[in-house]
Amino acid sequence: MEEFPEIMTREKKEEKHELPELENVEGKVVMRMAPSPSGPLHIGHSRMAILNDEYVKRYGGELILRIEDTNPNNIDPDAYDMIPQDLNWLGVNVTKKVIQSSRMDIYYNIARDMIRKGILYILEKDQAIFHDLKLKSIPAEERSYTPETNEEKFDKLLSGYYSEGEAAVVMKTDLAHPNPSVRDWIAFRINTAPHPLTGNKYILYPTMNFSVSADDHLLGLTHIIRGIDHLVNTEKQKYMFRANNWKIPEYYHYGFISIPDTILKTTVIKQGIKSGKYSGWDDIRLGTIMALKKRGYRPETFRKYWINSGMRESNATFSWEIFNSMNRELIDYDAKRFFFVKDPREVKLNNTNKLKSHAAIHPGRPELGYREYEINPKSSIYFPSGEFEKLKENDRIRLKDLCIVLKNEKEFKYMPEDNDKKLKIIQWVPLNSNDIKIYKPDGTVDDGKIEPLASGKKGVVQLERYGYVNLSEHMGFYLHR
RNA sequence: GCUCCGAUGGUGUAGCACGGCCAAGCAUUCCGGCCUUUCGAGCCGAUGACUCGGGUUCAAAUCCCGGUCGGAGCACCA
Repeated sequence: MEEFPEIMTREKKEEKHELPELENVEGKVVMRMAPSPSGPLHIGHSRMAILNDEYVKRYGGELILRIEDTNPNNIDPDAYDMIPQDLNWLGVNVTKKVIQSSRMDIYYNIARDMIRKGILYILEKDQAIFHDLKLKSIPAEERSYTPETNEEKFDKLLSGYYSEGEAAVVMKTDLAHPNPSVRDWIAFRINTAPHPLTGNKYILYPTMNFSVSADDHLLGLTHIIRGIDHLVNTEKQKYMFRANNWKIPEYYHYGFISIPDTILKTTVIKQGIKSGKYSGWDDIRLGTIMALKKRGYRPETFRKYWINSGMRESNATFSWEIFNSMNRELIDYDAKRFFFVKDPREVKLNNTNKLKSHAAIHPGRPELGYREYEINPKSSIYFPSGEFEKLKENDRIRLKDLCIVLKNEKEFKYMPEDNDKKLKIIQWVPLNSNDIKIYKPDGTVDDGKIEPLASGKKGVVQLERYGYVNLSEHMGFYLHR
């Protein structure tokens, strides 16, 4: 190779995006996804699901789906089913499912043990007062009570002696910690709202920081990937690991991603469904996994996109452009081509001979054959009215795969074939085409006609010069250009 | 305000732990051209970035200090 150095410099390095290796992997990994069951998953959630899934697939091990339902006020019972369905569609391989509300006794036992060790204490103070003490780094008097006293009060807590807000279980951390919220955080609180799964059986619920730490340890998590919104929680949870002498997992936090022009907020969606604004969780105006699936996105696109995004801690903007491009690459091979005419206008053609159209079903795959229609002499076609209005008198255009025409007042004049390469090419459909409505993610609907050969077709097709559309019955859902 | 985190072209990322092979790679978009009877696919070309200021060093995107900007947290939510 010394003789041909210039050849070497031309070599292109093919770069594929891969996730970085995890630290301290000893054999297999145990990872988890921990959504709260407030609704189905949306595109933002798919990141944590896929990142975790990718690593478990790489190293082998377990991927736990842990549903965090320790706050009865924020639960949609349907989510218990919708979340696993969304994950399944995304190709995420959950090996174990855990529901926190069914583990209450486990949390109580750990709490009792920690009370005996003097790590937890029972607070009988108002939230505001406690908050104020923490701000000033002043210990509450209960902090120094004996384990016996605390255990007694813990039993009272369980038995319903206290009502909401009167008492709570507190985790001792470090009152000198620079971040007040890390100082002595609340581990259990009373909530008397009925739980969708357990009803009124429990009134003392662990807070997320307690149940998460307990479960991450008990389930043997080795590596945890989650958003930077949990950075402070990680710090809080490490106190619990250290206090119990548990092995601390490796933590990774990825940055926030803002997803433009997309409706994701569960509360907003729920309200919209209730008021009739949205047809359901899969309304294509939404950013839920269900809606994206309905539009025709492929699960592999999500995977590719999130692998490409990596795990940086810096915030970023989601790029529909790149996402769509990745999806296009996946669907194009199987997307048959058809003509769609939006806002059709019947335009007369003054041809004297019968015309035959000849359009490829897929220009890259001639073996699939052609779409052919016959246009009788002095007949008409449907043409997009928007395009028609843009034409000037005597403009020549090509009706795609049919013939050249010239605009003459309200009609098209048939023109003989020539080799003019610069002609504008516009699609059309024959008169026996079917009506179709195409729903778009921005909430608008395009009414039009789709060529006869597309009738009954389902799945993603490409409507030439219009975009990719997921067809179903007499409607279509717009995917992307 | 306090605590913590981050900053590479329009967008997304690679590189940064071990400074030199980075006058910065890849993808996407935009712009030009070729091909094509799609605004799809393919091909070619072009534009475009290390937040700023200091310091260390023969050498800094990479290390140190400071500023600016952005974000998160500051709940008996998750």
